[in-house]
Amino acid sequence: MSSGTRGYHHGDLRRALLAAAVDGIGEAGPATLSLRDLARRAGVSHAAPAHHFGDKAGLLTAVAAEGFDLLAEALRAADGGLLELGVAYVGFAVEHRAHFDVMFRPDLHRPEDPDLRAARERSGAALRAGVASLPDRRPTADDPDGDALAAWSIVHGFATLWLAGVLPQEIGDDPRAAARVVIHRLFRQA
Amino acid sequence: MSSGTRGYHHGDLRRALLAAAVDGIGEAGPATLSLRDLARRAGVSHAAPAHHFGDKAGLLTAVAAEGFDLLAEALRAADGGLLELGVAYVGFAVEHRAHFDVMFRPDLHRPEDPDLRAARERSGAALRAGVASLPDRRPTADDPDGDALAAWSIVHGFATLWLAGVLPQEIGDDPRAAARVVIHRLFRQA
DNA sequence: ACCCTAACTTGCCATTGACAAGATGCCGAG
DNA sequence: CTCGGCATCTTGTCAATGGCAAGTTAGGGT
Repeated sequence: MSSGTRGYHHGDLRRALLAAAVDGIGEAGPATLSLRDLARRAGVSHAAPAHHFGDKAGLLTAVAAEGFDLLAEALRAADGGLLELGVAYVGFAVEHRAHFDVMFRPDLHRPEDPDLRAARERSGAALRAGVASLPDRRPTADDPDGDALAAWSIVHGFATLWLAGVLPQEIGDDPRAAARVVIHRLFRQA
Repeated sequence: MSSGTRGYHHGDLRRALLAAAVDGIGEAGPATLSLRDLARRAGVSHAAPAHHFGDKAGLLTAVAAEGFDLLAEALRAADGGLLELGVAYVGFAVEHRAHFDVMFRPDLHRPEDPDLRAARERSGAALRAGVASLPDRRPTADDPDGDALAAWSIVHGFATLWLAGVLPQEIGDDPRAAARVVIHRLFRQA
């Protein structure tokens, strides 16, 4: 079964639905996402999605898990110290807005889902690994993960504010460049 | 200011609906909020909310505007420099989670609504005022609002991550204390 | 060849958001 | 004091949605 959507069996419905969900969320946000609309886009009946994901929360849980894996990959690919790690985080949020919009909303999915937990842990590990590899890291024995938490907070906050559209226009239209300036303030003491 | 809210049959439906909405969002998030359920809680017919808010987005726009005003008030009441300003931001997010959950989600409301814009600008001004009043502010002439942006990002990110429930348990259960530690890293170079 | 189970379907129901048209009651004009 | 105006609220309705139940199909393992 290649990608042909013909026949009683779709062949790769799960993947097709996930892709359609990402498209739909990107177009109008997660709030207005409709399982029936996804089914229409995939050319299947309105109840087909339930078989693969159970319900809407199940679908969004899968989207979130996929997002955390994509994020882990983006963080691992980042090269250039903490600064570029943070830039990669912001870049991921902007380029994969649909995933990002779901990943941190426990009311939209099932935060305790095992697959989601594992994927979330993978991206958390990638973040901590990037922070730990910093050569000029400050010795703060009392709170070893404080650096990671502060870095995570500032890049997550900047990404969220950027996506929310509440930042002043003067900041420009390049999220990575803007993020670089902001992140720089976190450790300009070095 | 938006409109005289003296009531006839109910007394003050608009305010009652807003309060019910905040309760409902606090219980199950904004996604599952139902205008009909709010109407039931307020003891009015299912179509009554539409008269005051137009539609669901209108209701959430009002909630967001109320949130930005509460935030501005909380920021103005904060005393103790940038650190406590940030702590107040996080405290607001945790204590007014329902408002906070709506304020930065443009897909849930009408970001261009005049009342919302005004309220948002008031809280933005309160934030900038707090940052500007810092005695030990660094002279960074090239980007005068960079400090405010970095501070906003780190506290907003921390608050969002806290509410999303993705922070490790070791962080404890006191968001203000945890925020204080994180924010401290932003300007420990002093 | 056969079954048997996952994959997908049709059918159904309660709930919801939105709209239209009617009822209610406070207010001010005269 | 009366009466019309009008914001407030109600009833009625419709299409769309999520989720459940029961039936149908096909493809792989034995």
